[in-house]
Amino acid sequence: MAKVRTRFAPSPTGFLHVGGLRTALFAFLFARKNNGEFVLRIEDTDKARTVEGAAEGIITSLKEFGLNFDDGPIFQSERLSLYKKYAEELVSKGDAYYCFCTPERLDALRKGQEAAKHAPKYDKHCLNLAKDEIETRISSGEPHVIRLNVPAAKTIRFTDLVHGEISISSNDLDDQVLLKSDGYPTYHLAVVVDDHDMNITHVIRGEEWIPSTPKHILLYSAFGWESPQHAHLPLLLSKTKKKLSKRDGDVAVKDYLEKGYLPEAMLNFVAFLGWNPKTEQEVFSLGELIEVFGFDKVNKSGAVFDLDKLDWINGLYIRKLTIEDLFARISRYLTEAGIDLGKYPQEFIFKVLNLERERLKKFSEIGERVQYFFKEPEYGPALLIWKKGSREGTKTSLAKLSEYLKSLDQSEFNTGNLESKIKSWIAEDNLTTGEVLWPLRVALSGLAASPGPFEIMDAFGVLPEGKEIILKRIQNASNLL
RNA sequence: GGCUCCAUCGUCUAAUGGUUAGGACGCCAGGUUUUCAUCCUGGUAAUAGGGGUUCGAUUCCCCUUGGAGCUGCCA
Repeated sequence: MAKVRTRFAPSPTGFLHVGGLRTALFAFLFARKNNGEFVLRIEDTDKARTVEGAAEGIITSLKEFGLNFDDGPIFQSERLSLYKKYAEELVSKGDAYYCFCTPERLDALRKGQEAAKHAPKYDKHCLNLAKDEIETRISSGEPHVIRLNVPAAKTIRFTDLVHGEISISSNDLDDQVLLKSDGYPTYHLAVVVDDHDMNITHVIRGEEWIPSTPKHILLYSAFGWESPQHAHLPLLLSKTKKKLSKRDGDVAVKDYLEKGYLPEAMLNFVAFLGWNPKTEQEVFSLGELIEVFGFDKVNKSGAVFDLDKLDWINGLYIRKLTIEDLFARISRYLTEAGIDLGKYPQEFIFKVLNLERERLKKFSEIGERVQYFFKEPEYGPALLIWKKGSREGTKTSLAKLSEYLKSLDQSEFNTGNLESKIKSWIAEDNLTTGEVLWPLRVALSGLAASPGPFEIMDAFGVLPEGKEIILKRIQNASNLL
């Protein structure tokens, strides 16, 4: 049994797409699971669509996810002579032929067929050109391509690892261009030559390739090569159930990473699109995924890319991070929000992060959320009054509270027992927790929803001027009333 | 239009001939709480339709319907 080799073969036309990430992940998992190798190949055979720097971007993204390849990247544009050689070999065997038809002729042909409600297909116009005519036309520099000579009325079958038996009649196949007039191969030639040349045992790609797989099968047999196994993955769909594309908003993984989705969370999420472990476990590390992955657990039908679930799982991962790790990953978002981290003790930042992390779905939300720790909040007086409280009551309880807090030493604020102290003080003074705690919390955060007042005070407590800040904010609140 | 693939809650999915059709996200309600979030409890919600095969179909077969993909000298 040959060593398992899978590959991820994106074309460098843009950033790595979430669908590409899923495909790469599955190819990676299958290789690792079988102690095989994972290869990266860049399919840059379309000069017009190739984007400068895209290949590097894709490689960077793959590395950020820990999807390390064992071989490559191999660039198809550097292997042009190989494809030409093989295309010519096919011509000499009669499995392919030169074609000199102009784009105009092809266009007219296609239009005519469409008008007649026929499937557009090349009419083999150039199939039987005389050998010397071909030679003269080529040597005179006439543009030409090499086309696959699809045999008539043959049923082509292959067994897909996820879909099972698939068969198509060769009558429905077009005489596909193999080598373009610019000397570059088309996908169809390049993929077959390379997968063979690189000893790829399992071709793992999106379902959109099913219709062209029979052409590839034909090529393998024309070359006399053994075909690799195929696994066509279900498509990733937008909410409208269409194939996910750039039009559907964010599809570049880079954008998700930018917003503060964790690579681990994205991988975990994307793994469950079209695959599941058949257990109720939902959280998997990359290593665990390798353990349990298999094509027998891959679904046939497309999967909608559901942001709600991504948010949920990302939040889960954020809550599981150690505080040091969280800080390391999130600090740039804090800085971007204008917070000068150098001005604050690390302990303070850690406490702030610990308080807000459980409300976070993604890192990019942090700046907005923690502002009140770094500058005095602005809010209206109405917010200060608890739903069961009154303006006067709020004012007096704030005043009493202020007096009480003044009596405490700065060191009391982060001992962890401020809560029980204040609560017993509230009880002694015949106040209710709501009419004290609500305005206190609002005075500190300026928000209708925030962490509790004790937690906020606990964080401020590590600052030398913590007590001052707290009293100042209570005073500000009082002034509003 | 032709070809191919697909079809369980709104979404991701489990159940490969016998289950009250299970879980997760979302949503709703309750609990905890000064609020939000977290957390816990509960609820809502699905086998597209019709024929077969079978003692018995989500499951196997056929048809219909629906959806999607492909149909380029793009990948």
